[in-house]
Amino acid sequence: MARLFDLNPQQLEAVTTTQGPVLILAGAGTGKTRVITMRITYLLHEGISPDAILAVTFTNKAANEMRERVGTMVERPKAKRLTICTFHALCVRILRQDIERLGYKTNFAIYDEGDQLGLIRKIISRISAKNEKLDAQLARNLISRAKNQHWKLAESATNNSLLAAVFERYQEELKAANAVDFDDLLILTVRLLETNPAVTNKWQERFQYLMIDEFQDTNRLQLELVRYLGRQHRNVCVVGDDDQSIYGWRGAEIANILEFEAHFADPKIIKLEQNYRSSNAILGLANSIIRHNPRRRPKALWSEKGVGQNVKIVAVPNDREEANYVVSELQKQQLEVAGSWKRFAIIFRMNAQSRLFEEQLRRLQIPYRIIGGRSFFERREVKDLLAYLAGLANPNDDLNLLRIINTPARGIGATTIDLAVAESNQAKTSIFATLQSSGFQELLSAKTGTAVRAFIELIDRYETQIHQPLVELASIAAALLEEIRYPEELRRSCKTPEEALNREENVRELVRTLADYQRRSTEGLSGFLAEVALDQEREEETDTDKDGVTLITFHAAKGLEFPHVFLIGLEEGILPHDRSKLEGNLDEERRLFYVGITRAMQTLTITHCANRNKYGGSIPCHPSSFLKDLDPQYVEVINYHQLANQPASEGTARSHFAKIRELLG
DNA sequence: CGGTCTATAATTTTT
DNA sequence: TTATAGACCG
Repeated sequence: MARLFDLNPQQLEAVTTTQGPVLILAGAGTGKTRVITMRITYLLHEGISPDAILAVTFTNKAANEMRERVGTMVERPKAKRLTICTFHALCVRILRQDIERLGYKTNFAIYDEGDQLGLIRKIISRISAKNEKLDAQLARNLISRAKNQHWKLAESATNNSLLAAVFERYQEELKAANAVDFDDLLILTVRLLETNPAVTNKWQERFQYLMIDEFQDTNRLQLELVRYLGRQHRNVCVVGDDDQSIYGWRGAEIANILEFEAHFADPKIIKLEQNYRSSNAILGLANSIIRHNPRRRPKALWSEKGVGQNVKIVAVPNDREEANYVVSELQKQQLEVAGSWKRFAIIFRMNAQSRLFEEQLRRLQIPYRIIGGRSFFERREVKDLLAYLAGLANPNDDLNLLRIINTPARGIGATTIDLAVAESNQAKTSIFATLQSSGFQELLSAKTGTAVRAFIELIDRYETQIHQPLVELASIAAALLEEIRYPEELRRSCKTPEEALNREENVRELVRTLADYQRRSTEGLSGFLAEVALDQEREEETDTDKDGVTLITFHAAKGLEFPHVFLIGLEEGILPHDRSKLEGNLDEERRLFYVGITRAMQTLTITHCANRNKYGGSIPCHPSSFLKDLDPQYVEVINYHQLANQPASEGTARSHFAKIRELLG
């Protein structure tokens, strides 16, 4: 453990306090990840078995990172036996063993948001009367919230009977399809532990040392899960920062970290306040803003670095000028330090704000990357193939069956499908079972009947194949795609040949992913589908080595750092957002601002507009009320008009320099 | 079924 | 302004 003396006293205490509950309040940039990984290493060094250690994160990215970093400090065989995963992956593991006690089969499918939405849409269209309307998206959100808060069906029924009916039906259909959604993973795991002491005991004995990252983001169920797992040994170490709790709207309970003592009595509380990221001007500013939140665990970040440059606050006339100013300022700074574009980030409250900045960056030919685009797995072609695979894994999964039944078109039209759905509802069987029944087939025309039988034969044949021992799933998938002439379908349905080619490549990519999966796992198709559902890697994150200015929301920026940061649109109504003010979440908005500020290492620039184009017209804007809370000692207010009146050519001249520089190599 | 038109709404999005 | 969802028609 040679590296222990690299740690500051608080970090050291956090690493070496292994027994009993521990709450590590890790401020932004205080070396949190390092502490967690060192702590795991230290536990192993103390002779704790790696099998007994569980580290839980929120994202797969965080889990992978942690695994990697521990891997550099611990011998491989030991490292491999550690459990480092997300809450949801942990739940899958627990449920795969014992979910039968709750009446599900162990090969349950996991529905992602798209699947949920599809199912809910289907249910709404089926059971709502003509005069009733219910937005599927809204229904999904309400159902999810209800599930997370342990609401009983009856309670939600008091408000909206259609919603309650949809909710009830939704749960029934999930169960019938042997499927669970993300919320169910947690709910069912907690229920399993609640009702089966033997199971609880098994896992309590297995994981004697728990570590939970980003504890401020845990919801009610996640806390309950931790309580069950940690009850026996009480070696529960949670790490987080209440000041960075920005997911309350999504069910995160900041109370979990604020009232940790209520769940695990007499914890050791350790505050990490020494920051290794930012200048003291930036930290001073951050401290001055977050101080205004009433409910928090008091702490103040400090650094051994110097004060650094003051933070610039710039008022600009309108949003176009804002983009103009920020991008030319950014270009200027880049030129001065001759660093890479990666060092810069533009952070905004709403994705819509990024557009003008994109345009401006493109105009000046500055590379950029936007974080938070569409997931690879949300693409139509990828969903199609996944639906086929899920349909083969379980033909009784109606949702996936409906997706593939006439894709590509094979003569089973809407009328036939409606009939099958109606029949299956009556007979209370799956759609696939309905299709197979001779009673149903008799209702069809000769032509349709043939099409239906061909479809059944196709599914049956491939279903048999994937269940053979030692099969190569990827080659079966490839054969299936070939047989249904999927590439032709893509070419037919795409506007341009390039698009078709691109989509085809996506499909191939998925097949390769499947092959990779089978090379490293024995879990088979349902394991693959679960992994895909739980790890919907966003595409832009795969090419991280590409240079470019980062355009990112305040939310997505949490956990990241950049030498030079621009926080844009700091206006009343944007940050804090009007909707949040309406809902009384001002504190969370302030934390969001705090998160943004603490991303910056060296320089920070904050802008706000006097006018902004919104919904067509130009409307006046006021500076965010947060700005007046900033400690003026660290602030430099820039007069934009003075800047603008300076030889307007400065920016232009700089870019000419840039060109010349480029020419010189 | 698929393309075009029109009405409507307008945060944030780890799994 | 703009994106998107549902309606509507060929």
